[in-house]
Amino acid sequence: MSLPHAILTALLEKPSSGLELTRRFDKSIGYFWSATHQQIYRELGKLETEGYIRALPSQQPTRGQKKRYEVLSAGRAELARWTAASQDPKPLRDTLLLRLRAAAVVGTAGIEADLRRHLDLHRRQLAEYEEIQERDFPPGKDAPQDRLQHLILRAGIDLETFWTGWLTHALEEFERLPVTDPAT
Amino acid sequence: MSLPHAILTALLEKPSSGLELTRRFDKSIGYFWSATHQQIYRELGKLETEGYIRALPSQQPTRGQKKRYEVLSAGRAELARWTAASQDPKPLRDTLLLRLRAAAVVGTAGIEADLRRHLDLHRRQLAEYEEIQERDFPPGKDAPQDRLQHLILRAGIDLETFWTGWLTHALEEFERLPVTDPAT
DNA sequence: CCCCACATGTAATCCGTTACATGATTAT
DNA sequence: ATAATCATGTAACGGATTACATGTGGGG
Repeated sequence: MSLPHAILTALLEKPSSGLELTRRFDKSIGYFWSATHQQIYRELGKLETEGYIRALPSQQPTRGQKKRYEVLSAGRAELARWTAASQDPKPLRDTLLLRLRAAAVVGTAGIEADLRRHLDLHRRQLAEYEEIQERDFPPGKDAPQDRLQHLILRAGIDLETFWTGWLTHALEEFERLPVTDPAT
Repeated sequence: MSLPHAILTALLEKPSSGLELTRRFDKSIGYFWSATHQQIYRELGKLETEGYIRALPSQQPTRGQKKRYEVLSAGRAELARWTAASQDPKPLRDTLLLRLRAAAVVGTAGIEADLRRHLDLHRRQLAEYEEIQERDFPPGKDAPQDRLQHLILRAGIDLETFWTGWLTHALEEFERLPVTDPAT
């Protein structure tokens, strides 16, 4: 599974405490792999007992005390192994498409407003990505070690572009469509 | 919390047995909401005790005997409620992007082959969707009640188009990129 | 001193996955 | 008869989600 490897990656980029990791999983890595603080603490515990990471030996106390973790060589090796290993893409799972399919049977009442809301959310996300692109990857000078990061960001941009485009199209369709409510 | 509603939708489209549902979850509905037969049987049991569906009273025996289910009015109402209710989009979770991010730290060795494999898989999926489009939605005549179904199919087509495009671009980048292996 | 934000955790539950089990039907 | 296949389930496990619990430090 992927959460431990997401954490190893984040810790290699920068040794951090649990809460710092949580913050970084709200953006950056979290853009394509999200996690809550409970998941993170549990996984940090596992990774430590497995010998993949260790707490930096500055403070060792129990609760309420900041603990920094760093990746050990076994952790780096495991991450490299996982990264190179072949993995099948997971089948799509999208609630909105499922709801449209259901709406074809029980009626479209109420769903259009949510389509608009989703369009707005995806537009915001797209704008956020494009800001990052302008800030971190100004046109012209692409350091080769940043190419991978830029590539990942483009996936996010292209994906949000797809969603905004499709949702816009969907709303146009809805305007030409009668609101059906076959059941009731 | 979407599987029960996916099943209700499938059963409204056509009353089915558990295994028939499983087959239909391998295509059609399964294109955006997949499920195994174990999930389906468990959920059918729940839906029945909750009074949302019932087994058609032709055969009632125990194991090995085909059982057909149909949706009751309470089930239809619940599906309509769920369809109209506002829902937030789930944050993206993509292993491939995560692996690229990890590769930026531990080296890109081995990942290019998997990018090619994914590109191939997405191309096949795209071709499958386009076949369905040509078969079920020939250009020119769009019955209004099919508009929603076509819209959903287009989401799949556009999504696979995004993936194939992005993966192609990614592989071009890789050809210009040295294979890094900073750790070892 | 008390409250609140910070920081780390525990517990309960649900969902998805994998493996296994069992009855019925059909083909050889 | 028996093997393969169809059909319906049970059991065990693990990850994700939600709610709750506990300790620490700083500001009013």
